[in-house]
Amino acid sequence: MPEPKKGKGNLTIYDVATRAGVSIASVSRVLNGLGTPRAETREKVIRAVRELSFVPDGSARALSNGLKEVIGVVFRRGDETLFEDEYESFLYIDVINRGIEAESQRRGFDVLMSSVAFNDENVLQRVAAMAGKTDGLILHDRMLSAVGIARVASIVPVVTLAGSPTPESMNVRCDNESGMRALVRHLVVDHHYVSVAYISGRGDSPDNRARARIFEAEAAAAAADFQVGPAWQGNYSAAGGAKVITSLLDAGTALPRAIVCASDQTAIGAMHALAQRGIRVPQDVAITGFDDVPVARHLHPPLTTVRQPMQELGVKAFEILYSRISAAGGEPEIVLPVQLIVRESCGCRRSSVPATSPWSLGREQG
Amino acid sequence: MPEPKKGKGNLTIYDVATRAGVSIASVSRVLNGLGTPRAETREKVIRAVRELSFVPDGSARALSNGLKEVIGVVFRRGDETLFEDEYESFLYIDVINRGIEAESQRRGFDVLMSSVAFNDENVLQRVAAMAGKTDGLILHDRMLSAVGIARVASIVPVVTLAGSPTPESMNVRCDNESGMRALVRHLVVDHHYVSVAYISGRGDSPDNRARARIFEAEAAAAAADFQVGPAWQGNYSAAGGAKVITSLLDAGTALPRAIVCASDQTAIGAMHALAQRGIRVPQDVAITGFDDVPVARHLHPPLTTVRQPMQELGVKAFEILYSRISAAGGEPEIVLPVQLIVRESCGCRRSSVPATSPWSLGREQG
DNA sequence: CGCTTACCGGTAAGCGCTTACCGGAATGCG
DNA sequence: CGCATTCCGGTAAGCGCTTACCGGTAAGCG
Repeated sequence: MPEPKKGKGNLTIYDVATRAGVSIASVSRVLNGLGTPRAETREKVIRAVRELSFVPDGSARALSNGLKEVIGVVFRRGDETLFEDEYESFLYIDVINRGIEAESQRRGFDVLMSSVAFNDENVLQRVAAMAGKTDGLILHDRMLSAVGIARVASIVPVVTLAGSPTPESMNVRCDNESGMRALVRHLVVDHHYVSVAYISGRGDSPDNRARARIFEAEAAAAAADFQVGPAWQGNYSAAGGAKVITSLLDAGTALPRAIVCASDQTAIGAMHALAQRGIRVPQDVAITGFDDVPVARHLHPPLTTVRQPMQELGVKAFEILYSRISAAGGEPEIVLPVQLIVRESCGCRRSSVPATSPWSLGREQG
Repeated sequence: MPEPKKGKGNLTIYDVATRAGVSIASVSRVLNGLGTPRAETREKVIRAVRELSFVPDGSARALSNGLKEVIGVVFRRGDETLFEDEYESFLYIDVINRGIEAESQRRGFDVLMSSVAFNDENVLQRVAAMAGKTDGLILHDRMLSAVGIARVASIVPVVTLAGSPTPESMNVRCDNESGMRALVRHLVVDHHYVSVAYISGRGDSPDNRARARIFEAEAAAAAADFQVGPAWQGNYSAAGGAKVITSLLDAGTALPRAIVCASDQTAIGAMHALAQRGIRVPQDVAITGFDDVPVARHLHPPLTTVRQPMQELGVKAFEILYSRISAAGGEPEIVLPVQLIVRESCGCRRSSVPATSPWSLGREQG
């Protein structure tokens, strides 16, 4: 479909060599700072390069030395209706991507970004295409099945986010376990809420499974009533969170005292659904999120959540991918610490410092 | 610095050919759907490809047919301190980039994103490196000088955003003129403000120059007092806008009745500086922005501004770049219409529809 | 002053793919 | 049944670059 096109009059290393009166080998050498070209030779080449404003072709270079200096990042985006708060602000994925980009710059790599629609059927195909254009891939959560990952990983190194390492791929995630543990304890121990529920993320998400598991364990350990199950199945999106609440209410189900959401986005949706029915947060039902996306603090009430070091997640993901690309190294898994961020949606009072000044880039205490 | 690495045991088209018992030409043909390979041959190849999970190497392919199917987007980001409102939401550039990405997907292109720091000295070098890895470049505002653009454009097609076309490059921008005209008229004609000022963007920005020019012309035409000049020199950032206000106030200068800002970000900064000094917006001073970034409506008071079709800007930028890559076509310049968005910072009363429901993706009337 | 050692820098062999070109087999016709 | 016409698919020539290898010249030594 994209009409190929033979390199027209593009200039090549031969043109530079001719102009400088040297061989292409010399040009290549000074371009790469290798060998020991004599100062005079170097001069001639530099001048020719400048005069022609020559830039070596990336693909030829890549083909020749087996390194493209490009990594790919693939994530899903798209077909679910976005709530305004989501639409307008940097979400989980965006913040991570910034971290990836920043770090790859430092190493001279560029980042090929590709979002694939939720409803795209052949994700594998799209990811494979990316694999062909890059030296390594970072896949966000829920991109590929285990076999899919294995296939892609046989082509280029792969780092997954929010999953678990496989024999072929590496993984970077945050410590869901302690985050969820702290959160549930805050609700059932500190606040003495006797009934809690967990609106889950996608069923196939490892992060979600880990969070659900700890939620149940902690709630049970604290002897709190807890609800989980199909009725509480969300999908990480705000729409999903809203739908769970709405369905439950329509079915006449009594809501628990506190609802733990699999993500901040889910919490956003849940809070809106509750508001629509006139249910107050946190007086009637406490709500918590997970991630601490930038908008979380601006919700009404400000969201109590677990902060993931998102940017750091991206940085680490690139780091281990890079070490795998440039050598065989790279730890198979990295787990980053999280932090409980207590705001008001859990029932705590407003923190003494309003911290609403736009100058305050510092964040609340954990 | 990035250690090269010879392709280890990576599989190639030869492996597939061997496995399928055909020649590499046949493999290539079925992979590209060209020629008329016999069904039987096709079958054999397909099977071999699947069994090996072979993916052709992008650089070899690119080198061979002169098309990388990758475009680059370069923008500046970084060293200025971000205000919270900016930090947390999608800004001008981000929204445009989304448009670019969406459109390039449709054409099977991938996007190489690269941000360069504001304080990076050799932007040209970084951009040139990108040029080598791509089929074309989209440069955001203020990336390169005219000669810089000329140099890069001699390597790959270039589309600039918010500038003007050069003999070598194409440009996509919005209709600053009518936007600014409508805005100034709203202030001086509708609101009868007799004194106005313009906090400019970077002096080297074509968008800024166009806005400033129309601002002056319209203010003069309406016989309003207007101020411009060094004291009103901003730089598009919130910090810049705040600084202008603060300096002016510190110098004891009397503020005009209305202040037009070169961008929404500038307005954000200006509004904060005013708030800090206890000056009310819009009662004491009216403020307007330009762009209509997503947060604009959530400021206090909601910002009156000129909406640029940002996503569309990105789409168009890719479109003309693409037409230039695949043929020689491509109009040299595209100008998109803008729309005056009247909210409250100009002194208008709250619109009748609160529209604060998060469900409302629809936007206010123009 | 002749031979060894160094040092440059040129030649050419790929890197993995696409495709022009061409030869062989199969088909159609007289 | 023989020759012309098709149709497939294989061979090989690049695409622009890096780099191993090697030959030539200059420098070092006896």
